[in-house]
Amino acid sequence: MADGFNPLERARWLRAEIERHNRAYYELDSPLISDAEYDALFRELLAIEDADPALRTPDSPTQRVGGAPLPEFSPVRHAQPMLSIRTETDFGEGGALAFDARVRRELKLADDAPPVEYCAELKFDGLAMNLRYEHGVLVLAATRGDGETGEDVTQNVRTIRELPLRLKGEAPAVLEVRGEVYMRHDDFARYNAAATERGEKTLVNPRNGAAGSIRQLDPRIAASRPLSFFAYGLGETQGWTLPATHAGILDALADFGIPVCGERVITAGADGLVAFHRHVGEARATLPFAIDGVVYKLNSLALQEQLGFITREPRWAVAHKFPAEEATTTVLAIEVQVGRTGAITPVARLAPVFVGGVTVTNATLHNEDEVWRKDVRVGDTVIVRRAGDVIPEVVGVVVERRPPGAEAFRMKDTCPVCGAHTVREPGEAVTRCSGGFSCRAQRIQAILHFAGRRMMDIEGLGERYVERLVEFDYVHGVADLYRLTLGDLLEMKQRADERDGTVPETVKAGQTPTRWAENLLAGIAASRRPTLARLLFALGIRHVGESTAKTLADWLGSIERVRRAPAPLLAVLPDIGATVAAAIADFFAEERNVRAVDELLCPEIGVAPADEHAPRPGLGERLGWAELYAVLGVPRLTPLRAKQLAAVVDGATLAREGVNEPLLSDAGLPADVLAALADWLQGRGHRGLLAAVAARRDELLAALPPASALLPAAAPLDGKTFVLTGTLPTLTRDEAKALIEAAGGRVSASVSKKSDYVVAGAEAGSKLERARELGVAVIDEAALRDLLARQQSPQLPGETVEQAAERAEHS
DNA sequence: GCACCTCGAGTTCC
DNA sequence: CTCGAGGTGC
Repeated sequence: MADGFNPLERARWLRAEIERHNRAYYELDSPLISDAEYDALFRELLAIEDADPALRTPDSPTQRVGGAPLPEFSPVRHAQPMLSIRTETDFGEGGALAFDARVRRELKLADDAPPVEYCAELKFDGLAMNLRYEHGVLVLAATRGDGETGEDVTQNVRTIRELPLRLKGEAPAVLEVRGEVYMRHDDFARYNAAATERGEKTLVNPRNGAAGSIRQLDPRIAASRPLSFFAYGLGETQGWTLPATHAGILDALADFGIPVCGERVITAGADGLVAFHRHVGEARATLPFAIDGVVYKLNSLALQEQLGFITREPRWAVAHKFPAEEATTTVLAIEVQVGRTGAITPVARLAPVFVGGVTVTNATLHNEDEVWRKDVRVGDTVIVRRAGDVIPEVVGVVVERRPPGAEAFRMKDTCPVCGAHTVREPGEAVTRCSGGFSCRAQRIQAILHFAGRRMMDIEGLGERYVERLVEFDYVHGVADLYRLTLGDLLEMKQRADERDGTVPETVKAGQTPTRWAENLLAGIAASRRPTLARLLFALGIRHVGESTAKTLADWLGSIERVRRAPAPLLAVLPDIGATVAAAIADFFAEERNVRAVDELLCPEIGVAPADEHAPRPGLGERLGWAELYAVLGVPRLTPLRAKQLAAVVDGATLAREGVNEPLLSDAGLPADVLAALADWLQGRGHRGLLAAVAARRDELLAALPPASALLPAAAPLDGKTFVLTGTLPTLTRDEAKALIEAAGGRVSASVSKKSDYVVAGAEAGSKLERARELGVAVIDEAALRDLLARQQSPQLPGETVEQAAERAEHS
């Protein structure tokens, strides 16, 4: 080039310059150049990159304003799950004191040990985000989602100007930054003023503004919204030596150019936490952004590791919120709603009131006792807040302002929808409609539940359509959904429009709108292959939610086995006790339910779980002495007592020795139970016990088709010793242990030469190092699952050994 | 037998 | 998010 102009060099210089000005603008709050000059630099860079797209880099500031709108966000699995944080329930000083006390107890500190060091920060009210930098370049931004899987919103997050697209300084190979996207009060006000001027919709509050902007499919809209970001932690890192403390991490992030809130302290003991909470509470109104509390974290990472996690919440951190904003309004009416289980819930209709950032018009009153406790009456002036800043809640009544003659609420003794009488079981808080499936409200709710996102996930089937389908009798049970035709839907729509007296625009124009109906039919058709767990959850069996449905699917593997399993066998599964087991067995004993399930599964309708498999090995073994004792039918021998009995004596010994005091004294069983047991044994002869147990066991197992599939093909991990360390992505330590043991393996606490595998998860510590020293194989959760899955391939009914092996390959 | 934790169910608003 | 209820460990 004759004039020595090198576009590559120039582009590089422009990028650095633009980022420098960005930082000056946001971090130092002191722009070095005018907006016009900034724009000129920006446009020059755009021009160079447009002329030669090869010069465009992912970290270029021009990439902040992304290209075309996305059709939808793609799911992203987090390298490390995004955990939630426990919230202290006491809004006052007690919250800080309780946390400190818990930490000291867990760390086993003596009362006179020095105070523990904490890092205390603000809890920003925004949208949690995971930013992934690889070799210093922002490559992925994902929402939290369910903690395991979020959505890829990189395009929108790139538009946040104060976020570096490239890190300053020496960046590690991988650095995931956890933080909050939020909107400042002044930016929010300025944006709304401008939006009003343009005649556009305004944002309701900064929080929804931030969340809504990030969820825009068109990144140009997100770019127009003034968003900010604060980091508060880490996700996965590679090639980086972690600082020793949480405060150190925040400092390091700030050095990389990531925005970190300066309002944070390192402090010692409960006193420091209380002081910070009070200080921030006083300063809250003057902060330029919204917070809903403060967060305390144990500062030392080593101590954090020592405390670990309870399920998905760290034991070493806690959120301490401020009391929610309250407002007063009046109760216009108290109405009742009927849920899918028939539960009748009173709801207060309120005069609209703006509280906690939104206008509230309804608030649940939960149940009869709750209304009675708070003594809420129609016409009352009540204090309302958004519990946890989300769900509206009636805090209390201003009794002085009660209008004369206001009457106390009384639950009606008939269902408001179907007129059936209502019942309240003794000891239960809820009142239920006894109408069951003949109550329209319950049918509608049951179908809505079936279609829900975590169940069959039928797109396009919302409350409106379900109500109409049921009302006009096109759908009676869930199976009818799959029989709907285009004609049915159009006819229904026409009848609904006629009744409501509405005439859609398209009909006026002489057209027949079919698009929505086609979409709905496509949604229904697409739901025919749910996972077994989703199908079980969708059926709406009492006490069977998402988690229990997963347990059933996991252990029994097929809908046939679930529906044929006797209650005592179900009760053997983890977290399923007598009540839940009975609810499941009762459901499948009910004629109507049997028919409904048969219908769904029949070839004509063709719903079929996509992931049926053999039962988990170890199911038979779970039927131990405790379970078998419990189902013998000995009077007064409850499951709990059966367990106590099993702890001191197995069936063979009991049959041989009979009920003798020295043998059973350790069980701690009441005399009447022992007497009943002795009586029972008397009746059958002691030998009868073994026979009865064996028969019962066979009977339970034989109920499941086919019996052979229940027995593990081989214990795949027989004799292998495992050590668990760190937090696994999906399994808790106990689950991993159970899986390994069910497959014949052993789990030990420390690594030695005899260990076969160390299963390492996130934040693995010294055990991992020791494994490396000793040359013990280190595997992750996925590899563990492979080990468990690969070698076990029991056959499904009608399947050859080869087919089973092939299936195992694919799963 | 009690304390603790988890799960299920119902609900709000955008 | 809250409440109640079921399950389990101490």
